[in-house]
Formats: sequence, structure tokens, C-alpha cells
Amino acid sequence: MDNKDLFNKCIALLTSSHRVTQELTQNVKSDAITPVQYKILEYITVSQPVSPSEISECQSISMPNTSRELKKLSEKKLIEKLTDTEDRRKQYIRLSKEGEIMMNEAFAAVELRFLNRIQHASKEDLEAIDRALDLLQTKLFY
Amino acid sequence: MDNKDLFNKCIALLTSSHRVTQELTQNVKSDAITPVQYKILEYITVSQPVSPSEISECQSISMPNTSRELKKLSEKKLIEKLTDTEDRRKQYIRLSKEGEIMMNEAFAAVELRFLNRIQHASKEDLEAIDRALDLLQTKLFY
DNA sequence: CCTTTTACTTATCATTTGATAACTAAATAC
DNA sequence: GTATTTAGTTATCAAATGATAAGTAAAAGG
Repeated sequence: MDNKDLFNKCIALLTSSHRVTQELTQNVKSDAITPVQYKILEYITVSQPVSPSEISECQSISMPNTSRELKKLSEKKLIEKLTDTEDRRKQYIRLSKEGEIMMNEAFAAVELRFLNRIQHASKEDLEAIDRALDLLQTKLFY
Repeated sequence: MDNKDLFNKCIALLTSSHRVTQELTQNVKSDAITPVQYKILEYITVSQPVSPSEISECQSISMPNTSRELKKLSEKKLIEKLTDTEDRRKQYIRLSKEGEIMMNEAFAAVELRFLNRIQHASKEDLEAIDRALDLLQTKLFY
């Protein structure tokens, strides 16, 4: 087994995980927001509170465009902007109550599909999957 | 360990694999094509020969838009369209010589970054990664 | 044959996204 | 205390993408 083979297997996994992600998340997004806005909300959900510059960097969206999309999300009452009391240039973004409800619904739908996907796996399989996830997370996707 | 925990771990892996994909593929795309066109070329590369309808379905692009993008790729001489001799409504799409060169370059850049990423892993780690990839591929990402 | 279905195309339009320049306001550096 | 840097905003524009309607041509079904 050389590294070239490992590379191919890894690409195959990345391809599969992309496909599965699509499968798990398709149509969970509310029609009220655009794909980019959903990505931003997803990021805020797992990282809040977060600053506009962090969103910009991690999602590879320019600051002007990040600002524009955050403004739209704010107008839709899905997020809240708070100004840092120490440094008043900085902002903290979090989900609003309404935004949390929306994202909870989306994540619940994803979880349901996931549970459906693994429902036929045996206890041993699930444990093996768990170990494999840990291993890849630490050794490959650090 | 309940399924809820496994779900969270799996989401974490999907998130990581998305991040790593970004890292491995950023800037490998030629400026001559758009992101969607690159995705299509990627799909053609691993699945050729492939029909427009397959591309449309697998990449979730409507047939009219798939047709438009394939036309553009064809005008850029990156792909070739062949009509099925049996059923003249059907087409087979493959990379042109030029398209292959472009995609080979892109894949080589990705491979280099990948090798760089695993260069410090021990032989045992690599074997463990290999087994984990196989396991996830068969048990989770089927 | 004639109708229907399939595979793909063309044209058009609205929306989303990306890129850039010019801006404000606050903090920091000198 | 003025200059510079940082964090974010506004405005504007072009390009990419998505959606829809209407079309062609070949094949399949009756």
C-alpha cells in the first residue's frame, strides 16, 4: 500500500462525504434565505458568538459581502449584533430566538436522516464507525 | 455511547472533510473556468464517459443549465460530445486532450498537498487511516 | 402512422454572488 | 495630538447561477 493508493482512497472518502452531506442537508434550508446565508447561519450556530471578520475568513467571503449578508440576516431577525463594550469597533454575532428555532429545525431534520441511515447497523458496526471517526479526526483531519 | 453522540461526531467529520477539501483544492482551479464548470469537469474526470442527464442529476443542476455549461466547456475545448450511434438522442461526454491536461494538473496539485499533509504520519498511522477509510466507506458512506 | 416520451437545446430573466472603491468610527502607535 | 491601523459599512458593478418556457429531434408505444 503506497501513498498514492491512500490518496485515492482519501479522495473517494471526501467525495462520498460530500455526497452524503448533500443527501442529509438537501431541502432543510428555509426558502427565506439563500445558500450562502444558510452557510453563514450554520457557522454561527456552531461557533457563536463570532465576529464578522471571523465569518469572513472562515467562510472565505470578503468583508463587504459578509457585512451585506449579515445585514440581510439581521433584517430577517435571524441574528443579533452586539457591540463589544471594550472595543467598540468589534461585534459579536449570535442567533436570535427565531434564528435558533430555524437552525434547530434544520439540524433535527438532518439528524433524523442520519439516524435513518444507520438504523440497520449492528452495535459492533456502530462502535467500529465511532472508532474510525475518532481516528480520522485526529490523524487525518486535524 | 448513544446515536446522538455518533451523530455529532459524524457531523464533525463532515465539517472537517469539507474544510480539508477546501484546503486541498483552493486555487487549483484554472481562472478560465467557473466553480460550477470545475465541479462538472471533476465529475466528468472520475465518471467519463457520462451523459448530460447524469451530470444534471448527480450535480443537481437543471438540464437547461447543464446544457449551457457543457456548451461553454465545449467551446473552451475542454470536453468532447459524442452522439450515441444506437440512440441518437443520447450523448457521451468526455474530457478532451486539453481538458485532461488541465484536470491532471489540478489533481497533481491536490495530491501534492495531500502528501504534504500526511508526510509526518508513521507507517502504523497510515495503515490505521487506511483501515478507517475502508470502514467508513463501506459502513457509513455506502 | 400518429402520439407520447425521452434527451437535450435555446432563449430569457431574476437573483445571488463576488469584486472593488470609497467610506466611518474607534483604537493604537508614535 | 496627529497619523495609522483595525473593524466594519455602503454603494456599485459584473459575472455566475438558478429557474422557466418553449423548442428540436429521435425513439418508443399504441
